[in-house]
Amino acid sequence: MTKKVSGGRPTDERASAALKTAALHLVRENGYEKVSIAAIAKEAGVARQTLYNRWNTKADLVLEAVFEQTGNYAAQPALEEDKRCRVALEEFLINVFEHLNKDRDTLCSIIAAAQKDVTFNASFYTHFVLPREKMITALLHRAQERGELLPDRNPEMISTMIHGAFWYRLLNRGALDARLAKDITTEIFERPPTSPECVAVGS
Amino acid sequence: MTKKVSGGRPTDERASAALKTAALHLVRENGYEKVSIAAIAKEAGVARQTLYNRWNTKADLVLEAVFEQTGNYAAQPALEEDKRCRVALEEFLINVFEHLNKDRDTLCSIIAAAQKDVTFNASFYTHFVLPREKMITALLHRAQERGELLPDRNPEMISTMIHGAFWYRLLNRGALDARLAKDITTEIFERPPTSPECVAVGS
DNA sequence: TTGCTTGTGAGACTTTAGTCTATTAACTGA
DNA sequence: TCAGTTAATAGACTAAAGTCTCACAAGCAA
Repeated sequence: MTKKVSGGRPTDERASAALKTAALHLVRENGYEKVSIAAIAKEAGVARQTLYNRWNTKADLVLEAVFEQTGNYAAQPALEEDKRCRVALEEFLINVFEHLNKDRDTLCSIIAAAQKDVTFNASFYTHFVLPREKMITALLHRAQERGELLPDRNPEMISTMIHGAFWYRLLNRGALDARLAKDITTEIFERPPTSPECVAVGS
Repeated sequence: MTKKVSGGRPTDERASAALKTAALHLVRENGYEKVSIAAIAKEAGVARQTLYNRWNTKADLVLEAVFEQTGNYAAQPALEEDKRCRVALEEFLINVFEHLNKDRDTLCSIIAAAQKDVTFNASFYTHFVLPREKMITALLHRAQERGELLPDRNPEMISTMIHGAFWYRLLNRGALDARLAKDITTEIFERPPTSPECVAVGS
């Protein structure tokens, strides 16, 4: 896949690395929108065409740079036997929010870029968005198995609502903090077991 | 506020109307990204500067055009006495989704544009996003008053999660249909009253 | 070594957003 | 009627994205 079929000049990996470093540096320094592709190439000491040989857009490059640099971004939530799923979810969300806040503007710009490029949108969703979604869906299924979440609830829908909540906050410049993590978790898990007034309601 | 203080040539309202009509037509015909400001001005038979005199960006113009043309976009949810809030919410969401689907790509582009312009983002949020959010929050408060939603739930958080869910679907190119409306509503309202297994869970 | 293939560097070129300026048009108040 | 004011038009100008071409570099295999 990544291997080249026959001969030819090999791609210079140092150029790729320099471009990613330069992109990350400039974007964090000046903000995504203020950084031109020409400026990234110039700081990397590389021709503009070399950048286009590897990435289609600034968004592709920056996305790769951000997620290479921040590593796993947010690890699989811990699911130790003795930890309640609601605690694991809250910790996971706090962890995610910390990472999101670090490159918040950049991530907003990447989501924006995904709206004008179907290919990039699909790639972004498959490689970045979906894996995180699956982590939370898995956690919710686990919670159902353990009886921490009622069996009639819909883990996929809840996962969509959780992700939606922080995307919505992200894009509308709301706070992404421990409070949000707690409020989301509470809304998902706290009821009905702890609600004493668990009775038929309305007529 | 809108009145001019003294004399001077009055702004040509026909030009504004022509620009909005042209913008809407071209955007729906060719897609937001493919339409240049110059093309809109040309179709409207107006100088480019005239457009810039009224709107800062293409996003400002198109947003105004879309929401002027689609009128109220989604009316306040009906809250008749005899209608359960969960029914009202589902109907409201179906209504919203119908409108969103009509100009879906355009709306995604507008949200994207909001990410690169703080002023536009604030304006978009205040004039368009927030009013819809308040409608749902109000509906949820009403549901609590009527006892259709447990009092310990957090209407603001639920509203964020509902909006988030369809923003997330919208931006990730998922379906916005009656099924989603039903699933969201079910996740919010269906439990715990209708869940027979409403017992303390997990030790 | 020689040809083939692919990457790189440099720069030309097109298109568009956005700014700016000069000229003309339309209206107000004296 | 005339001065003041604001809008409209036309076009120049800059900055950037993206495409393209060409010469050159660096590997491959015969």
